[in-house]
Amino acid sequence: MRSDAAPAGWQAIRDAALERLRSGAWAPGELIPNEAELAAEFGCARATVNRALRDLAEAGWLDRRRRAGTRVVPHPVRKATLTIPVIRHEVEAGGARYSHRLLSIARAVPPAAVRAALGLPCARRLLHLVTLHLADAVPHAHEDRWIDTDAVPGIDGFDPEAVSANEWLVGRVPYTEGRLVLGAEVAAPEMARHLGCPEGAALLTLERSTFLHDRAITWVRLCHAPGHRLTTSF
Amino acid sequence: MRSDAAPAGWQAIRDAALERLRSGAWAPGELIPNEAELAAEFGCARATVNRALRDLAEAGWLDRRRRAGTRVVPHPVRKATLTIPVIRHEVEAGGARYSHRLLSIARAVPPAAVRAALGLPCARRLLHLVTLHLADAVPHAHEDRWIDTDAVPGIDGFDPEAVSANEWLVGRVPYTEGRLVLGAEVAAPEMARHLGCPEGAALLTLERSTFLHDRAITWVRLCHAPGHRLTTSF
DNA sequence: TCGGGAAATATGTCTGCACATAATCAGGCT
DNA sequence: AGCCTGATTATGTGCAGACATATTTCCCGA
Repeated sequence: MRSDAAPAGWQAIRDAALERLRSGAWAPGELIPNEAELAAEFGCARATVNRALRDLAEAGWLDRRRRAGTRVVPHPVRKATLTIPVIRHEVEAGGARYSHRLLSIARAVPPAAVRAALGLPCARRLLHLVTLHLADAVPHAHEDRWIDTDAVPGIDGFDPEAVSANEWLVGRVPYTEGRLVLGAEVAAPEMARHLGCPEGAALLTLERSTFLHDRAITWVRLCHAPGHRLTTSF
Repeated sequence: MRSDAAPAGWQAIRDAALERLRSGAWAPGELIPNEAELAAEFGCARATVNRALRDLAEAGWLDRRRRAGTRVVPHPVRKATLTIPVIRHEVEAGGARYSHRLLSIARAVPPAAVRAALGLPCARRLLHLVTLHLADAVPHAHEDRWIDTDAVPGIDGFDPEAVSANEWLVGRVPYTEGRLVLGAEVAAPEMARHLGCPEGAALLTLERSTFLHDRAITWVRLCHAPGHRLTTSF
């Protein structure tokens, strides 16, 4: 009961090529026939072959270079796409009711680690928010966020009690670049109290920095409650 | 010192559209002009607009449907792509010398959790490998892997002492689907001994199941040494 | 022998056109 | 009102041809 009975068009060509890649007919590191030859073989226009091969290149199977031709990447490093969630959606998708609690709000100079992540040369004062996200009143994640309010027009209309910074910023504040760092940390006493978990539990952490044209916007660190898992398919 | 001075062609149109999205000229949830109109506005062929908008749709900005037109997605859920590393490359990219040590090899019936992840209905015996990956002789990650040897032709020629299962399987064994689960766990005594870290340290774990047409191939769980971080850009 | 520059070549992209496909809309029937 | 059906319309895809661009290759001169 597969959804694709028999893809036609460029997808059919992509699938045929994929089959050769998987079977080893086109071996890793080797050059594959050029677009014109494949177009002749499959009886279609070169543009159609181009579309198919471009898709495989995006998926990480092929390396294409002008003049040099298309070769199979030696070690097919596959890519998984991780969707960056709005926490409220993540919680609600799990069937729970979302809420959040503002733990603290202040203006301060961020620690060196945060300044480094944001590429801030000087010690400016940023808005610092600490929020706890809850799923059915059970702690879900702890959010530690620094915002450069100068980079966020309309910040005055933001009420952190009413809507979480996570949600307010997403969709409202444009950004061009971001970095995501995943790690693990041990629950310190205070964190354990907030998350309602034993001290020393292992927490999945997610740090995100976002920029608009090299201009730092915000840095956020999410500490998820123990047992939380991030899942993707590829 | 940006690499792109002024992208021309379909990328210019994509950038122009992106600017409208970011500025809010095309508001979330709204319908944007159709391809023909945009082509007229930008003075190019419809196919060129199509290419640009398709790119934005892939990036998660737009939702395009036949007849219904193209609308801005309400909550721009952005995607980060995580490249799945071959551990040796990961280590060598860090400037360290890679090596690995086979801790155990056996045939056994996997625990229920593994069977569930692989969707194995019955209790078959699989090949079980436990490997320690080292960077400059310092423990880097602990790998616990189960392989369905029936699904891997040529497994007889595999010498787990010479080359790690991680590397041998990648590039040699085709697969169509995979699942990736990220989590965190506390270092148990034995794990701490292997990784040379204190008991109770927080470890970033990565579980991967791979399939070929719904046929389970392998399940692997990597436990990274404390402090390890996974980084991506988006 | 060692550059340096010209020619060759594979992919990248654009255009204009055509038809396919899906979703919506409007009209007509019960 | 409710439902079915056919027209409409925006996107999806295909084709042929053309030119752009990046690299490699090769040949020639110093």
